Amino acid sequence: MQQRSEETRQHILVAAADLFSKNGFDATGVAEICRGAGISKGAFYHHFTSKHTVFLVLLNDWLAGLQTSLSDFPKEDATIPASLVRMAGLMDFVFETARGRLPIFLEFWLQASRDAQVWGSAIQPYHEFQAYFASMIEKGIAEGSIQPVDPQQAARAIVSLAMGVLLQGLLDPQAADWGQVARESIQFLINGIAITGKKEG
Amino acid sequence: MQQRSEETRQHILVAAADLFSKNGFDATGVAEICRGAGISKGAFYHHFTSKHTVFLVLLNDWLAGLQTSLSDFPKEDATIPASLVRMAGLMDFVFETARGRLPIFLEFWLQASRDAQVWGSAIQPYHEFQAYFASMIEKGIAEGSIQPVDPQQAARAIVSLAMGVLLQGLLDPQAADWGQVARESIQFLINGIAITGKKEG
Amino acid sequence: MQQRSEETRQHILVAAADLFSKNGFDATGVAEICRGAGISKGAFYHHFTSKHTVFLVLLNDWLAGLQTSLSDFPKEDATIPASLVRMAGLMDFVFETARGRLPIFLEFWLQASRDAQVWGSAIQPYHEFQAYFASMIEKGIAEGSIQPVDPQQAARAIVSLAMGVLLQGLLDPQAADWGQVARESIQFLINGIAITGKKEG
Amino acid sequence: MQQRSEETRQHILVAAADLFSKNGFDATGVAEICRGAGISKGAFYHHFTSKHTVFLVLLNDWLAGLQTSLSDFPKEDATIPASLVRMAGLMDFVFETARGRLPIFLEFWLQASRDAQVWGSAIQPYHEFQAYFASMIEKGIAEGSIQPVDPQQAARAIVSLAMGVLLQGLLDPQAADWGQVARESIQFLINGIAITGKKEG
DNA sequence: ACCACCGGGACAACCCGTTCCT
DNA sequence: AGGAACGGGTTGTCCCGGTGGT
Repeated sequence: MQQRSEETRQHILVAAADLFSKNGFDATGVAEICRGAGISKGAFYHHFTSKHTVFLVLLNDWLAGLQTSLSDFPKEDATIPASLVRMAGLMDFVFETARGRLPIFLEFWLQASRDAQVWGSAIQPYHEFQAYFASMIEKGIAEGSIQPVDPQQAARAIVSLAMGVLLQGLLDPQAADWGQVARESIQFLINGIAITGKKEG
Repeated sequence: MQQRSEETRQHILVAAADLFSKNGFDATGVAEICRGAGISKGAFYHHFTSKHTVFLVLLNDWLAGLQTSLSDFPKEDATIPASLVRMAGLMDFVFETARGRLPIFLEFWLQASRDAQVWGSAIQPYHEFQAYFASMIEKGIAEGSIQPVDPQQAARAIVSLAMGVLLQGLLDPQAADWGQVARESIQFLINGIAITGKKEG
Repeated sequence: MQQRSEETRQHILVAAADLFSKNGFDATGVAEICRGAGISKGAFYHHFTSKHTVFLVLLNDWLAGLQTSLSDFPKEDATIPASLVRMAGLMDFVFETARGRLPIFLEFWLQASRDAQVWGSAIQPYHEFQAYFASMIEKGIAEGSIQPVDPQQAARAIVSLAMGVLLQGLLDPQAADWGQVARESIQFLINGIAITGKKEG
Repeated sequence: MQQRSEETRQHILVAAADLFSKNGFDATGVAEICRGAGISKGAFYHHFTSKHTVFLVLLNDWLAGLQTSLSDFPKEDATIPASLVRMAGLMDFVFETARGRLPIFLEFWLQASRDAQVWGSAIQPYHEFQAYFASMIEKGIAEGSIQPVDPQQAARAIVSLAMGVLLQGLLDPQAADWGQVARESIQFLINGIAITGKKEG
């Protein structure tokens, strides 16, 4: 029965994501995941070839979701700066959906910094984000709404700011409304490169 | 002999920092550290009660160094925005001194997100940084060089940007000169909250 | 396959009993038990949660055997004293079945003196023995074959004598035929509390 | 200074006896003993060549004390049976002086059952006790106060009873006044081999 | 095809008793 | 007498393959 199989697979992924987030990848045993998913070790290794594989699947699922969110984002604003600011709202989405399992991002990054395969999968989206923002900024410069800055550097600033907020929200979730911090911080940054003398938003 | 003892201790710390950076905390065995430090396990456990303790010492040493750098930073600029921009140069210091062992920061953050004790040690400096920046921004508002923004939010933006650059430089060191990215990004951000229409720096 | 599983379990118990007897509980490593049982550590920890658990199972198995022996003991004698004397023959059974692995009793007692759980399991049977003997003595007093002594104290004397013989036979097996010592000693003791002036048996 | 040295030695012995009793020989670390004695490991190994040596010294000290008690015992009774009964009072002495550290006897016995050297030291006194009692019983038979039993067997009965009471008092100190149990039990036993038709005591 | 039990063996951290040097 | 260093050994856990029922 393939539906039951798919359910089991999802149970494993959910349980693994929870445990990886709570206790970390290394500290989480396969037995623990099986207990969490209500299955046996035999079932686990029937669905996944290793614990590491589960991790990669989790990572790719998340990255796929990210790509979808970005490409689904409506492009309807009057000016590029306005559009950039509005995109900061996506951070709210991230914080809400990942509520409680943010630490797994750190696991992703950590493994990416050491495992070439993971690195390839995990780092590529950032390059795409950056290219995306850079092209927006170029457009902004062309339309006269943004100062003639280096688009790559400006795009790096945006991505860095987003990751920094994410990291802080992850380490110290109680300290602030990090979604709001994201929006306001991006606003500041955009103000710094936009052409209008008046504040945006 | 206490000098020899202190030397051994340092050997352990150095070897541990190397290995934690290269392979990660969990993947690094005590035996490996001992081999790296040229000592026996007995000596290791004579100096540290656990592998975790070594980690904490490493963390605290680094944080202490950071605090020192910050408090030693000369305050000689004409205006607050100029001073803030100049402080971005500290990131160069971080990248240079930590060259090759940046991944250990991820380990710090990861453990901080799970271990209350580590969290306490690791998160406090960020609060202090933020408070420090917030007070600078207040002063800037008072002296008329900064717009009347919420100082806390602006400070969070600065800290987030710095951490984001650090994180990116850690994950993708080859992609850019991250020290320069730090300086320029901060410049953009400061432009966004400063009062003068002209760029600083 | 569950038969194979049960066999493995028994192999472990037998090997552990041997080694605990020969070298002691602490001096026996799990690796040694595994070697003795011809299995791996994975198998060991699949069947038992800890070395201590094996010990407890061994203890309980032995105690259960003792209880069975006692309750299976035929009660067919004319008088209580005769019955008591005849029960001393059970000691022969103990010495024979435990031939070569008596020291494990010392381990039992030693652990019982320190571990509350072991103590509970190990001490209860003695209380039951004592209660059993006390009730026999009461009956003997009632039927006029035993002097009006304190049944509890007399029962304690019997149990103590049995344990003392066991202990001596354990420490110095060559010095005497301890089964015989048990029978004759009990005879002496019974003579001391019986009413008939003539020796029993 | 040799007085200080001797004091240190005693501190070690006292601390070791406490810890051996409380936690057992194997579970007690040399470091623990040093902490308990308020000294360093260097000092420990200055006074004793090994942990095992400490154990042997403890054992021999105790055995020497036993021998002294026995040889100091006044022999003033009218008849042998009376004398034997009175000697049971020595058990009170044992229980009182060893209060709280009885489990170390089990350690003694356990090690004796495995280590030939310990065995030699520990078992000899029992042989002497037995010989001593056997000779008393022979005298009793000669003087007509004891039945013509096998003196060796009777002596074994006495020693076994004493050891059994000691063992029980060790395992279950709260269950009874074991000194009293010792006295009454011996009384029963002596009654069983004495010649007078009337009860002793 | 799926799953459960059973087993394998490498290896982790930690601690041990002991020696050596001062 | 002090304390740094040694290195072997401990238990327990890990991830993972077989094998056999459902």
